[in-house]
Amino acid sequence: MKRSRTKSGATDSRDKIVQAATTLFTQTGFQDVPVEEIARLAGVAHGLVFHYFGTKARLYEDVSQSAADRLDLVHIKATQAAKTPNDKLRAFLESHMDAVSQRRADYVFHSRGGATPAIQAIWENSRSNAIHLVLGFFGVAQPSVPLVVATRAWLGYYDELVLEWIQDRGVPRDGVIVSSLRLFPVVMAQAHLLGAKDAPQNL
Amino acid sequence: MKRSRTKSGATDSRDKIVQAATTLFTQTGFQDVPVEEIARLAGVAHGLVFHYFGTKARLYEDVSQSAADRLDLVHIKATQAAKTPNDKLRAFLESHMDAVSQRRADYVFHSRGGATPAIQAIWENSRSNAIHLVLGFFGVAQPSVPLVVATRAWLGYYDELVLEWIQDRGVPRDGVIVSSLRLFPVVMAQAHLLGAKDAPQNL
Amino acid sequence: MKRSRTKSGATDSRDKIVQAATTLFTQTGFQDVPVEEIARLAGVAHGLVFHYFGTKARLYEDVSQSAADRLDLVHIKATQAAKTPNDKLRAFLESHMDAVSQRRADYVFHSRGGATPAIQAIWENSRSNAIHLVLGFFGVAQPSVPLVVATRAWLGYYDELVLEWIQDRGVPRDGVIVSSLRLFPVVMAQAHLLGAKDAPQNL
Amino acid sequence: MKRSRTKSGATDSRDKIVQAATTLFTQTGFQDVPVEEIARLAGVAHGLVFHYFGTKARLYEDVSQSAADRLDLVHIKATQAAKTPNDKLRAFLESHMDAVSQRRADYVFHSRGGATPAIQAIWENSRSNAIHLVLGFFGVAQPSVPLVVATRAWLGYYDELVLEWIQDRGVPRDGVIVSSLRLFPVVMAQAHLLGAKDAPQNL
DNA sequence: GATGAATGAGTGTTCATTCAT
DNA sequence: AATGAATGAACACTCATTCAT
Repeated sequence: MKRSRTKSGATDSRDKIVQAATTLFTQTGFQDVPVEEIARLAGVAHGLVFHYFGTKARLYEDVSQSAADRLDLVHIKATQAAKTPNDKLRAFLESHMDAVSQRRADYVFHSRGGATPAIQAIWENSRSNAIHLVLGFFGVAQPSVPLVVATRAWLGYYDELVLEWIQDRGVPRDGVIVSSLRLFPVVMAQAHLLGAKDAPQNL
Repeated sequence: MKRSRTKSGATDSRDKIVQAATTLFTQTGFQDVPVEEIARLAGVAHGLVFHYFGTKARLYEDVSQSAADRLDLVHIKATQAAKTPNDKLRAFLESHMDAVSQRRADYVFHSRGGATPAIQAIWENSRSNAIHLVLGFFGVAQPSVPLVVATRAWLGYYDELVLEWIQDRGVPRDGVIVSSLRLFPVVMAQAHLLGAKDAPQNL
Repeated sequence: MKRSRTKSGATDSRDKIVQAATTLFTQTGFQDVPVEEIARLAGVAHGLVFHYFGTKARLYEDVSQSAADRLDLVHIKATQAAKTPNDKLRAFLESHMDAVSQRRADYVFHSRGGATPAIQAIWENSRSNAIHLVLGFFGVAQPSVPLVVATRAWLGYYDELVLEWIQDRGVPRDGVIVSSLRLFPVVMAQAHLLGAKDAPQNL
Repeated sequence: MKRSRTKSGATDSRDKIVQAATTLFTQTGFQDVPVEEIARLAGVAHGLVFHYFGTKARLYEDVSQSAADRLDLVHIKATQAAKTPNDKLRAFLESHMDAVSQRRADYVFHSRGGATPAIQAIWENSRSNAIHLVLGFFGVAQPSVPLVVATRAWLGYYDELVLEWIQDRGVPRDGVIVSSLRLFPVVMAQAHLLGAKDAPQNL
C-alpha cells in the first residue's frame, strides 16, 4: 500500500517474492512453506525476503492484504455498471465466482483460517466490505446488526455453493447464482429474528 | 518417577492424552501444539504419546474422529424423541448449538481445515451424516445430488449464524434456530436449481 | 552355555528370542534392530528380552557366541574323519563353505565388526581356534607367532574368495578350495618373513 | 555468537566439518557419532552441517569418498616412479602401508562395512581401482574375471597382514611386503582355478 | 515366567532469523 | 539491493530400560 512502485527494476525482486509466496502459500498454507522455498521460486536469495518483509508472517500478511484488496476491487468494479439493485447483486455474485475461477488463490486465502490475528482481521474486513457493499445496493448505508449478520449468513450459504461448484461436481454455475439471488430477499425479510435478544419471536 | 505405574491406569493415560490433545488442538491447531505440551498437560511422559498413537498426526486423527462421532451421536439422540419432521429439524439445530456451547472444541475442529486428508475426510463424513439425517426427517432416504448440495449450503447459512452466536455479539440463540428453520423449506424448494448443468433455469 | 535347558517349556521363549535375534541381527546389524522388533518376531513381550538377557548388547553377545560355537564345532567335526593333513585341510575349507551356504548368518556375524569389544573377542577367539585347528593338522601344537600370523593371512585370502563365491558371480566352489589348498604350503614356507622384527630378510 | 561470520570463512567451515567428521567417524563409526559432536569439534553450530550436507548420511558419504580418493591417489603417485612391474608392485604395497600408518582413518573406513549402499559402493570402487592398477603393472589392461578375483583375494591376504602390523604385535613391516610380493606370482599362476565353473581342476 | 505401560535421554532434521560482505 | 553463511531454538520421533502386576 504505502510502498511506491517506482520505475526502478529494484522492486522487481519484491514482486517476484510476492508472486512466489502467493503461489506457494495457497498451495500448502503458511506453516508448510519455508522461506527458502519461496526465495528459490522467486529466484532470489532467501535473505532478501527478510530485507523486504522483516518476517515471514509479515510477508503472509502482505500477500493476504493484496489478495483481499484485489477481491474487494473486483466486487466494486463489477457492480458499478449495473443499474437495479437486483442486477448489482447478481453482478456481485458473478464477479465473485469469476474471480474465484481465475484466481483460486484469493479464495483459498479467504477460507483458510488466518495464521495470525492480523490476517484474520484482513479477511474479516474484506468480508465486511462485501456485506456493506451488498446492503448498499438496496440503499442501506448504515445497516443494523441483524441485517449484517443475516447477510453474512447468506454469504455462508453462497460460499458453500461456490465451494461445491469449484470442485466441479455437476453443480451449474448459474444454479449457484440464481439460488442465492432468490434466497436473498427471504433472508432479509427475516433478518429481524437475529436482532436484540429480548425481541419477541415465534415460528 | 513420581508416576504410579499401575496396570489399571493403562487406559487412564490414553484417555488423559486424548483429553489433553483435544483441549490443546482446539485452542491453537495442529501445528502449534508440541507433543511435549500435550504430554505435560496429560501428566505423562511424551514418549507415551508415541507408544499409543505412533505419530502426532495419528493422535490428531483419533481425536478428530472421536469428536466427530460424538457430534453425530448428539444429533441422532436429540432428534429421536421428536415426532414431526419440523420438530426433528428444530431438535437437530438445537442439539448442535448445545453441543457447540458445551464443547466448543468439536466445532472449532469442524471449521478448521484438517491438517491431513484423513482428517478432512473425517469431518466431511460427519457433515455428510448430518445432511442425510436431516433429509431423512422428511422421508428422503436416498437424496439426489441437488438436494444434498442444497442442504449443505443451508448448513453453511446456519453455521455462520452459530459462529456469530458463539461470539456472543447479541445474536439470540432462538433467532438462529428459527431463522434457519424458516429458511429450510425455501432452500429445498429451489434445490432443483443446483441440478444437472443443462437443466433449464430462469430467474 | 551355563544355562541348563531343562525339559520345561519355559526356555521355549528364550530360544525363540535367540532365533529371532539371530535372524534380524544378521539382516541389518546390531544398531538397526529394535528390541521391540525382535520380541515381535519371537512372539513375545519385549520386556522378556530384558528379563532373560538384561541388555540388548548381552543378547547380541549371546547370539554371537552361539554362532561362533557352532562354527567351531562344524570345523572340528568335519576334520576328524579325514586321515592325512591335506585331507583335513580340505575338509576344513569345505565345511566352512558348507556352513556358510547353509547358515549365512554365522558368516555375516563373522565379517561384521563387532558392536562391542566383547563381541570382537568372541570372533577373534573363534578365528584363533580355526588357526590352531589348521596348524594342528600338521602337528604344530604350540605355533610361533609368525606361523599364526601367516595362517591368519591365508584365511584372509580364503575369506575373500568365499565372499566372492557367496555372491555367486561365477567363481566355482572347487576353485576356491583348490586355490586355497595350493597356496597354503607356499604361505607356510615363507611364514618366517613375518617373524621378529630384527630377523634378516631379503627378497 | 563468538564465531566470525566472514565470507572467506565459508569453505573453511565446510572443511572443518569434514575434518572433524573424518576424525570422529573413524574412531567410533557412523551411528555412534552425533552430528552435534562433529559440530562441536569443528567449532560450528550443528545446523551448519545440514546446511552443507543436508543429511548425516551424505556427510558420511562425502567423507568416505574423500578418503577413498586420497587412497587411490597415493597408490597411483607412488607407483609411477618405479620402472619394473615388480618395483611397482612393491611401491604399491609400501605406499599403502605408509598411507595406513599416517592416516589410519582411511583404512578403518575401508574395512568397516559401509552404513549405506552408497558407501559400500565407494570403497568397492576404490578396491577395484587398486586391483586394476596392480594388474596394469603387468600389462593386463582388461583383466578376466578370474584374474580380478585372484588379485582381490591376494589383497585379502595382504590386508590381514597389514592389520596385524598396525596393531604392532611384532610383525615387521618389510615382512608384510616381501611375503605379499612373493605370493603374488603364485596367486596369479593359479588364477585360472577361479574361472568358469565348468573348467577342469584337480589338485 | 511374562506382560506391556511408562519413562526420558538422545538425536536427526528443520527453519526463521541475523549479519558480514 | 542482495547474498548466503551461520546460528540455535524447537520438535518429532526412537528406543533401551524399568517395573508394577
